[in-house]
Amino acid sequence: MSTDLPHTSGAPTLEDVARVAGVSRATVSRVINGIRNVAPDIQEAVHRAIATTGYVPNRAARSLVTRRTGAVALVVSGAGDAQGGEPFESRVFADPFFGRVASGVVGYLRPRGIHPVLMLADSAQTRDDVVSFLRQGSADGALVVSTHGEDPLPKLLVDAGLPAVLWARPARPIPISYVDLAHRAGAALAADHLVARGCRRVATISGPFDVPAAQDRLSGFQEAMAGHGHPYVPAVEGDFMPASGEAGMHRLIKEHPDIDGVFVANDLMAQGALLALRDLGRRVPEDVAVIGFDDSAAVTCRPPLTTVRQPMEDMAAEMARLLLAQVADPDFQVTSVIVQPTLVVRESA
Amino acid sequence: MSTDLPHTSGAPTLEDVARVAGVSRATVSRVINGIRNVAPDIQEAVHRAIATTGYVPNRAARSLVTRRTGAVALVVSGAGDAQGGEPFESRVFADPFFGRVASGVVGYLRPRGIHPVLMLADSAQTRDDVVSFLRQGSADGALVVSTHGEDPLPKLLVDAGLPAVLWARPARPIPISYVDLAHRAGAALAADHLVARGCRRVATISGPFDVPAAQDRLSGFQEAMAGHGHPYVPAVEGDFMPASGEAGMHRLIKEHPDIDGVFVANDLMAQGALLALRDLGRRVPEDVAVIGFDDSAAVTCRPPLTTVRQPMEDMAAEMARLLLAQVADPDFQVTSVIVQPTLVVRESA
DNA sequence: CTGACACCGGAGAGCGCTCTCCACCTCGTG
DNA sequence: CACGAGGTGGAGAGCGCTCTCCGGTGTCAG
Repeated sequence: MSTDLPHTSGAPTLEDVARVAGVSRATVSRVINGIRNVAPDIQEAVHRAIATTGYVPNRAARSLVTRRTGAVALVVSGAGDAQGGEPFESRVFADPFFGRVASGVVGYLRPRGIHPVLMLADSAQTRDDVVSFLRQGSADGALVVSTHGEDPLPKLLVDAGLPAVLWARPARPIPISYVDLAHRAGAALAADHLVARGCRRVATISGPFDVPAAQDRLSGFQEAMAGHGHPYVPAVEGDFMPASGEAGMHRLIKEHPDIDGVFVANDLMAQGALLALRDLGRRVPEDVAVIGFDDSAAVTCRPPLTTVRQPMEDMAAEMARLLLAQVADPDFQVTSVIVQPTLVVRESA
Repeated sequence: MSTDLPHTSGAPTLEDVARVAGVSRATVSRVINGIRNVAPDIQEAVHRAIATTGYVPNRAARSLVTRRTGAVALVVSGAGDAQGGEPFESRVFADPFFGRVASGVVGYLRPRGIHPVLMLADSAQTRDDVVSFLRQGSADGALVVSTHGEDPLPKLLVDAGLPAVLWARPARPIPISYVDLAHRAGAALAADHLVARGCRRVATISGPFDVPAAQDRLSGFQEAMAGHGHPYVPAVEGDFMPASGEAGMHRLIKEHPDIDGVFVANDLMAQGALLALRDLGRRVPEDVAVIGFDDSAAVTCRPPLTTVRQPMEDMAAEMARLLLAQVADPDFQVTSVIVQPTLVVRESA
């Protein structure tokens, strides 16, 4: 019946549904939100009315009164000018790291009806944008992945009293929740395995020194090796990209031709290192054993990479969980979750 | 002065700013939105008041009346149950393809203050979620990347009258804007290059036949080769993943040992093919020339891959541009943009 | 000097929703 | 039989903003 349809143009509103169902706006709202009891027959009538009108609640109107949006910002923060050329967004999204984090976040948020809003913060301006975005009430909180330790964004968020959870421990301690990996323990796993394999001349290719995780992996590895009676471990610094792993490996072999085991601080660099080793005619793992970190690109390597697995998806999901808890309860305590890595043995070591 | 501060708890509102500036709410709104002239001294006063109160407009309230959100949905659509095991989100985000599209979208949207909301649609339920999301007014439109041709989402969007732009031409024609690559022309570029190089026994590894782009690349290549006097081109089907490229290459060489040139329908598979060739002891490009497609993983290959470049970032930006135009003007005509690929010659061919 | 007109600020009506009251209507109990 | 407790629906007040009117003022031509 055409009289049942809303006569105002545009989308049907609560009012329209109420009229069709012959109840008040408040009752429809109650049925939709499942708050308080509503008589079964009235519920039924309301549901029918919703179906016939094709009603969908207006998110803006709802947000206006609930002060909740059902969205969280997923922000990748870092320095935009780090390496000229490519814009920040290209570098970020090309990294499988981001993909796995996004995957974990989405996996957790999706069943809960929350949507992540992608944001990049690579300058003072864009960092302020993130803060504004949250203050505007465009999102309920932020999941922040920083690409380097000294990122000022976390502090801005804390100072503004905005719910936020970080990926990885911030360089200087601030009261903010985060999820991180036990990097040192992971590096030790690699050291143990290399030693158990019988490697006697072991080296490492580390990540950039200004990244806390890279430092931890390096020092954790060195310490563990020291514990095994190898106080000196040659190390070269990479930038977590494949090319630097390749270059690093060449340098290592040149300076220490008798190396028989290498711990590389991430899989991408390990991939490069494997390439270098092949070019140099060294067999893996017979001549040189290689262990990566992350388990992100390990299976596409030749030979498949033995690596320290970082359960990024789970960690990202945990971030999301912490954030939602914080949004739901403003007094929720600052929490840090440290996840244990595992060693995945494949063929390279 | 404490009397200047808003006495209501919570964030300052327009009303607070107005009181501090000694003007009306409407005037503050005008200053903020730059609509209509406002006397310079009053503008000044308002700006000062905004600064002292720390005012940030509430997005929900604004959306409620403007019916605009400043957000668009970036949805990746496909079949969730395609290959058991890994959840859809993992596969999607692990693909460099997604990263580059996201990068292009963000690059265009960011300077315009629009934010993309990440959504996955891999089932009837989640497709409806996307439609609801837009109908709720949570986003102004959708950028849709489908992983296969028969995706029902585009039609749902069109039927609901929602602004949307597709990545790639839909399998069956529906009135919706899209951005696509001239796949056949790209494949022809590869064919021309292979022939010009002197390859005489050429084969191809294609993408999955149910993906229109894969079909186009295959038939475009076959046609171009026919034009060069090679009516028969051996072809094996892959799934756009590295492993299938490797397997495909093995099969090709086994069935046609004298092959001296291969066109692989994407770089990921080409990467696998290169691995296979190396294992089989064939030199690239001396024994077998290899050309990829996309220019996504080309530089990390050994040897660096000659490939047909698909300017994904530009294409994604174009999608965003079309979407915003459509959002701004509902009568905006359905438009399809076809982008021309280019051949990037490196070492593999 | 007056009327016309452009210009600019204020008042106020919503946008669509939630949620607090409040009224009513059962029951159960003394 | 009366009365309070508990459950259930409606009325209405906003949430913070935009935008349409409206009215006051300044300017200039007639």
